[in-house]
Amino acid sequence: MARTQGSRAEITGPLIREQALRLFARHGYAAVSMRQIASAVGVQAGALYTYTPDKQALLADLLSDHMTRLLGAWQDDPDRSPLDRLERFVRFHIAFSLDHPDSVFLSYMELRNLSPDNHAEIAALRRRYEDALACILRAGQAAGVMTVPDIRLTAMALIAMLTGVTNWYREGGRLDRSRVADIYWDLVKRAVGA
Amino acid sequence: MARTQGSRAEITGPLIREQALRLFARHGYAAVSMRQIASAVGVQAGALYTYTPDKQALLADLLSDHMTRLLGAWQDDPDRSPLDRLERFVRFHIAFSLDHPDSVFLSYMELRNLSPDNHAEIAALRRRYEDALACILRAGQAAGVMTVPDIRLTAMALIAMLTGVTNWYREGGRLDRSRVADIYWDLVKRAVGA
DNA sequence: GTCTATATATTGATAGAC
DNA sequence: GTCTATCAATATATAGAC
Repeated sequence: MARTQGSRAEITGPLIREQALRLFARHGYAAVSMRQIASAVGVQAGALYTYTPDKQALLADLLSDHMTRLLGAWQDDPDRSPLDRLERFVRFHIAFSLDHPDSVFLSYMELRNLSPDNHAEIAALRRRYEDALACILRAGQAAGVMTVPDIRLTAMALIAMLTGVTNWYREGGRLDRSRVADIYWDLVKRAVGA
Repeated sequence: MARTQGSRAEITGPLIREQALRLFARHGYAAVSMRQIASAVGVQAGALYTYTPDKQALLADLLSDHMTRLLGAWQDDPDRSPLDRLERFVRFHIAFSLDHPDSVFLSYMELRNLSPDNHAEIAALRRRYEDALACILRAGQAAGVMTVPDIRLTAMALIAMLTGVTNWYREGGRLDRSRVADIYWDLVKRAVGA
């Protein structure tokens, strides 16, 4: 198929998603216009509709992709000790959150702007991620190396605590990533009575 | 002064703030129009501008009031033991958050939509609240009843964890408020090595 | 695939009657 | 204090040229 003049499909698609993510995270979904996204990409507004049926689908795709990548990146190993698994979860969650701060922010900021169907899909993925942590806590409790009064609440509490790192962490600040992870792991370890 | 026909200033003002808070929290600041707010209040859009110079000032007032009320409601007592003070902080923060879920949600969701001046004001109030907790942790550390590797990080981590309760708590659910507070206090107590 | 041009709706905010 | 009417700007989305 002949190349159309000015066509750059290979890079425009990803670029739209990248810029939309950045702008949505910074200003909020409703506050960002399709023209702003197009301008950041370097095309006209009409060109966006070659890649997405509408604005809402663009948001839904970004959130869905984030949760899918998050779940795909987490590799648990039930053969390790519960404490080992928990430490790996803590360090993984912090690293992933700091690597994708815009996605993390968007993923629990803009759920309300999703249609019911899209919302249900994202909520289910989120729940699966909580389950991954709950599973470790349950194993630790069973093995007698953790004391967790309520598995479900503790899983949500710990995830909220760890995700909060994106609110204040700045590259080149007082603490580097590995030191931050050490401190969070220290807090988590004791919180679960280990 | 004579009463103007249809005038209900005593209730319209508070009602505007109440409905704006509810709508902003539910759909996001940018997604809510002045007409929607007016409609929820039961007046026409033009009438709102008797009470606020513009939409941005309405948001800034809501956030500023929330932080001021939060700081005003928290009563520390340096004469008590650090552990007592920490327990009171935990229970206070959970109760206040569950009493004002919309304000809590808005307060760390819509900071980005504030003008620089308004943003600086709210951020300073927020910092004062973190200081209130940091102060307790420092006292506990000094008294040897807590082990806190990093006071500032721990204060932010604990507040993030506690605030997260608004994301999942539902009245009439599996756990009641006092049981929820008990569990969070258990987590916090151990996290700080007490 | 991208552009220009445009249809259609909605926005924040203001003016003036009552 | 509230209403109606309205302005000017901006929104999403589409049609058709290239």
